Amino acid sequence: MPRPKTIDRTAILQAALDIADTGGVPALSMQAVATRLAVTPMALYRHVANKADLLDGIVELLMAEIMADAPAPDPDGGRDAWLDALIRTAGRARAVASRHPAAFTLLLSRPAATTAAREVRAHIHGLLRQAGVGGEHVERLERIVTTTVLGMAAGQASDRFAHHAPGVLDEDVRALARFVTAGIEPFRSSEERVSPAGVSRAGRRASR
Amino acid sequence: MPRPKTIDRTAILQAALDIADTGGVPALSMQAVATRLAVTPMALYRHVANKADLLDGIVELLMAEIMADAPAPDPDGGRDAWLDALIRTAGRARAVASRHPAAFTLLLSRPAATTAAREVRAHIHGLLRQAGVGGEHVERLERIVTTTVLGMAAGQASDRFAHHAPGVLDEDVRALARFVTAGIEPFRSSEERVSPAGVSRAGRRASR
DNA sequence: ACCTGAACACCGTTCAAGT
DNA sequence: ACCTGAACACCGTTCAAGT
Repeated sequence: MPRPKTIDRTAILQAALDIADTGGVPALSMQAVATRLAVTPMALYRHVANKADLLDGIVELLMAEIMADAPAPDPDGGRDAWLDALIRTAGRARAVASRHPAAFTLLLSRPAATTAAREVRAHIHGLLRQAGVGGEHVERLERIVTTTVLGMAAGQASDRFAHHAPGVLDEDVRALARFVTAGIEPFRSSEERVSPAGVSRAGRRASR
Repeated sequence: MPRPKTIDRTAILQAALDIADTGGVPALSMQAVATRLAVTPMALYRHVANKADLLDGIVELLMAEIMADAPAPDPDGGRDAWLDALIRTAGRARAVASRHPAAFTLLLSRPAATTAAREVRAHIHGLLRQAGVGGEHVERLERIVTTTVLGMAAGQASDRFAHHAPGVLDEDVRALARFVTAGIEPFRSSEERVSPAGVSRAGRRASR
């Protein structure tokens, strides 16, 4: 007679994320997760392969949270639509990082081969293409931009920049937008690819 | 009668780095370090406060390795001296990352309050000032540039970008130089601050 | 099918003891 | 001053057993 299922993978990942949020990554043990779910540690192994798999699952959760409510790229959204979307995506990453500061560092230390991670990449690819970035540079630039944005979000949320006041970090965000916008510039083709009517260069707004 | 000292802090840190290089961060335990030094785990505690202190010591070692042989900023080195120096520093960071791929991820997850870390920051500050970056933006831009350069070096050395061929990564390095150079541009004052004779904008070379 | 209990080989860290 | 031995409370993971 089959037992009723008492836990599942998402419950495990959610509990693990909660533990990391409260006690930091060092507190994140299989036993701690099991205790929080009122279950034996060994019960977890039916739903996650091992601890590495559990950590990858957390990364997946965070990636999905970054993409949550992200509007699909809007080709008719005006000349600078891609820039607005990019800045909003960076803002969501920062929000997720401040909700889960400890777990967020996992994003930069583990390979991003999961579905949600691929979605984030595809999202950025689309925005860069909208900005007129040449096809041979889209993936390359995505790696650079993603690293910068996630790295800054992680640094701000963790202890790495901890000695700074909140106002300093807000100013950092504005500077980051200018930096990324200007950094992309040399990779854009001179004619606008998205809005055929556009004549002036896009991207100036956030850089000043 | 005092015993002869058999180990010291640097020996411990070096052994720890070796272990991380061979077996990854998970293999890095106090017991493994002790065994490699032919000593009891408890002997380590006279030289490092605890495991967190040991990890911070490794970060210190890596930072020092990045700064090793870095020439002092040369104010008379021509208009683009700062850019050459910045690119070479990034190159050294990348070399250290490929020598110590596993340990390198620690650089981005731990606060950088040690001496060597401060030296790296001061080095970058000097280069940015040479580039004509306004004083109110120097520290901010250092955080952004350092995050980008270290993050890319870590990503290339770890599993995060592992699915790419070496040639792709070489091309990434060139794109990174263009990106950073262009990203800094809006923060530079229009008149050159370092070479009074200079008239044309510096930094164009690497961005094209 | 899903969870438990007992067991194994490890962890980081303490304390008192040896030289 | 520096290292050891024994001990404690934890780890991740296995295997066979229960329902």
